[in-house]
Amino acid sequence: MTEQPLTRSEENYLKAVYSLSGNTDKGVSTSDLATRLETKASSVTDMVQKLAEKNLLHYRKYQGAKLTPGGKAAAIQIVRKHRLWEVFLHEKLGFAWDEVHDIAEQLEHIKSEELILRLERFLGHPKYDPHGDPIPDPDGRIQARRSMPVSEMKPGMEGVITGVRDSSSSFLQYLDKQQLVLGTRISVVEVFDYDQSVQIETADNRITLSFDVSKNIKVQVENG
Amino acid sequence: MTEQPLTRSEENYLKAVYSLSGNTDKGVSTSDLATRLETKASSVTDMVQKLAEKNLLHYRKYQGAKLTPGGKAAAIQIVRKHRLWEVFLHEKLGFAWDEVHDIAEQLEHIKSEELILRLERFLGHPKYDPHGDPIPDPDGRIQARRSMPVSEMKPGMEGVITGVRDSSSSFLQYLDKQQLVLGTRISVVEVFDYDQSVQIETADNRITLSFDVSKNIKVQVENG
DNA sequence: AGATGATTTTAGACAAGTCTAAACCTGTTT
DNA sequence: AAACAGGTTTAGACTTGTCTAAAATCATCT
Repeated sequence: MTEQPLTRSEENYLKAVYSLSGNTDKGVSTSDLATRLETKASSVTDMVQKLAEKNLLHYRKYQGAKLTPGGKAAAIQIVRKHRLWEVFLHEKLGFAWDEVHDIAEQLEHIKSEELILRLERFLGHPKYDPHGDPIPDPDGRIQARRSMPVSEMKPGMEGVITGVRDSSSSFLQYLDKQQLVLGTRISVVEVFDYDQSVQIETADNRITLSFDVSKNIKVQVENG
Repeated sequence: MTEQPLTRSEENYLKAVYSLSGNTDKGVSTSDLATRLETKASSVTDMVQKLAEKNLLHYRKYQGAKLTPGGKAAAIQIVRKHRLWEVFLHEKLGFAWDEVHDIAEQLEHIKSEELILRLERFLGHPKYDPHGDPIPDPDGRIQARRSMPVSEMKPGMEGVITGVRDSSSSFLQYLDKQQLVLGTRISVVEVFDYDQSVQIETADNRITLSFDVSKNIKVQVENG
């Protein structure tokens, strides 16, 4: 029951289970974890059993893994560190939003509670990371934002881009090229039945987004 | 001959050999390395042989380890990262100078050339870390400072504290209590033959330093 | 229900880095 | 020169996290 220090690998597994769980209450499958962690299913089974021993997740053979409250808390702390470091890299060091992830992936494993508290203060207690994802507070509370993907908006609806569902370099660079950054105000002009693509309007442009792209842009819509 | 990525452990060994070599051209003994790295002599032998295979150091049985040019360059890069992170922790996050070492010990292993270049720029290209040690430039050049320990100063000599030889928490906290920080101007009033203790004068105080303490404070003396 | 195919687990192996215990050098003393 | 004490290396073992290959289980379709 006491707080044991986690290895880098254990932390990565907890984070993966957390992010693959989403809001659901279902177990995460071995193969999904293997894909996410770029490892083999057998390795996942081993590690998941080990983490179950430590009471960080529930595990029954063939049923997948589900975080315990303790495991979830640990995962959220790692997410918190990751996102704070991303803010640092972007705001202070000037990295582009598609460059911050890999380095934050390393920085999130640095062990020091005090470091993160001071970093958070230094950054001015940011609420969101450069991709628009919320930063958990020191106690692990997450303030979610009400937003919907562009693909679900109807013609005439307006809102502000608050985040992305895909943080891959190529997608983020595409958005940069289209001048679609966090905070951009957009309105939906038309949705084409044919291929579900969406025409939107910004202050400067009209742009047509493929269905795939429109699913990956999150917008906070004005409640009129 | 190509640049292979180093493990955390390998980096720590190179750094230890580098720092234990000082200016001498002698090999560093297995047991000195074991003490520094808080490990056993047999482990050191294993690793030192491995690093010799990789041409990062020269090693002959029973003769100790000596860095090759490539090993030295790698060691200096780690030192550079360590000291830049120390500046960040002290200047930007407000950690005391005795608190920065352990966290920098972790941060120094983050892999990203670009990160360090940007961090250096962000910090305003500092020349020295919070303990007064010089920060190597991106090419590994180190600008040493002419300084001497207080223990070698004669009565009447004056200078400015530029560094410490001992970065232990207890020593640094002692200096804080005596209000002896980097940049403090001091002059030597008297050296007591009896126990080699030194009486010094600052703008505000007269303080007597034990021989042990006086050996560990580095001063840049005015050449009159 | 039985067969098929995909997923998952087990078993055994490996590399890295460490350890203990035993064997081995080296330098100095007698 | 022999003996001793220290330091050093070797040999063998352990842990962590990974892998491959084989066995087990689950899901689905006929």
